[in-house]
Amino acid sequence: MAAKFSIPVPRDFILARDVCSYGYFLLAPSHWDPSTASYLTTLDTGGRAVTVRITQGEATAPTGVRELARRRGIPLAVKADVALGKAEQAVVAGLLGRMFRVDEDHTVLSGYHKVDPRWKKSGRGRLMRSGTLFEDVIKTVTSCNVTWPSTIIMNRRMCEIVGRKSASGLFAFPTAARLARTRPQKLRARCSVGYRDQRIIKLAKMFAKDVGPALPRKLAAKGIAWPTGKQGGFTAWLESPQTTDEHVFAALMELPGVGPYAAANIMQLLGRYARLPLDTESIRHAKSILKFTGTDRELMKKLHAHYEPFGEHRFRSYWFELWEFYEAKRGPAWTWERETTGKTFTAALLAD
DNA sequence: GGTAGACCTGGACGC
DNA sequence: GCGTCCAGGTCTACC
Repeated sequence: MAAKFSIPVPRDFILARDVCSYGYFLLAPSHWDPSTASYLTTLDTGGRAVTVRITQGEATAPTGVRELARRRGIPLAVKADVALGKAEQAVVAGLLGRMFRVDEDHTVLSGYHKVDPRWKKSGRGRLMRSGTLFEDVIKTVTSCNVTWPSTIIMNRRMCEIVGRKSASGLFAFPTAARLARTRPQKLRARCSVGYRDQRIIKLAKMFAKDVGPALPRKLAAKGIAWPTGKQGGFTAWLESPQTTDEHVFAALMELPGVGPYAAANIMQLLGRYARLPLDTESIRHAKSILKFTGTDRELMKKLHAHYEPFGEHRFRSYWFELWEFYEAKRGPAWTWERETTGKTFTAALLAD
């Protein structure tokens, strides 16, 4: 028998707005269904894969922004494709809670809207992410040095080739342990990850053992130490509010396949929004929307200066400027189909 | 510390 | 259908 349960959300939470807020909602195993305003995903609960459908209020397409707003704060209805015990249900709720950032309640977002009132009316502020930090790291690595359609393919194939299959016949994102056991040749040949094969497996081994990379002497001299070897707890260390942004960034930069862009992006996925993951898309934004001029280096400086006033929330302001542009081009994000609209997000296709 | 070139894949384009 | 070119961030070697 299928399991049904509900998850409480902050009073300003709107599923359609807060899920369709970052590109990862278009990547497997995520599947947003615009016709029913429901979010479908498959989660690896540790021993098996469970497919869940999440709705908020009516399982119908929102007729507009006002109708969407009426769903605000309604607890999420979760329907799983199999019966769940209490412990497994708690795992599912925990993974979904991380994805939807339910820890960021209205007080957090009202603080943000004071700094940047442009998004107060729409209530934008939350950014969808994955159920685990490991999945966020791999998704970030698969978004580097490729166009968006290739990122979609890599994530879909990693789910299908390495992930667990649910009773519904859908695939979860592979756990670190499963990816750690995969041969690089298989990843490259069947998941189209290219030269990222070894890097992904190295990352998987680190996260499976929950240890960080070897600590370079330079960083040790600065007093930056993260859990390595038998100490464990690398993920918890990264997610701990006690760990400074500077130390988290330095640690992430030591991960294989992670450079300045990826490290800054993983930081926002960790809920640390002060750093900007600037890339070629940022350059396009600077030129076409902000009307900045100059060399790429100069544009980067201007971008940093532009977002400086938003302080600890810099990334949110940067991202929602981009998102507003995408929605102006493609319509509200909660109307996007993964297989059609969702594939069109590349700098070249979005250029004026 | 800064820079050049290699790393791969999928898509666009020309023939 | 084939070949060529291009986009994309990280890594390594070199100055």
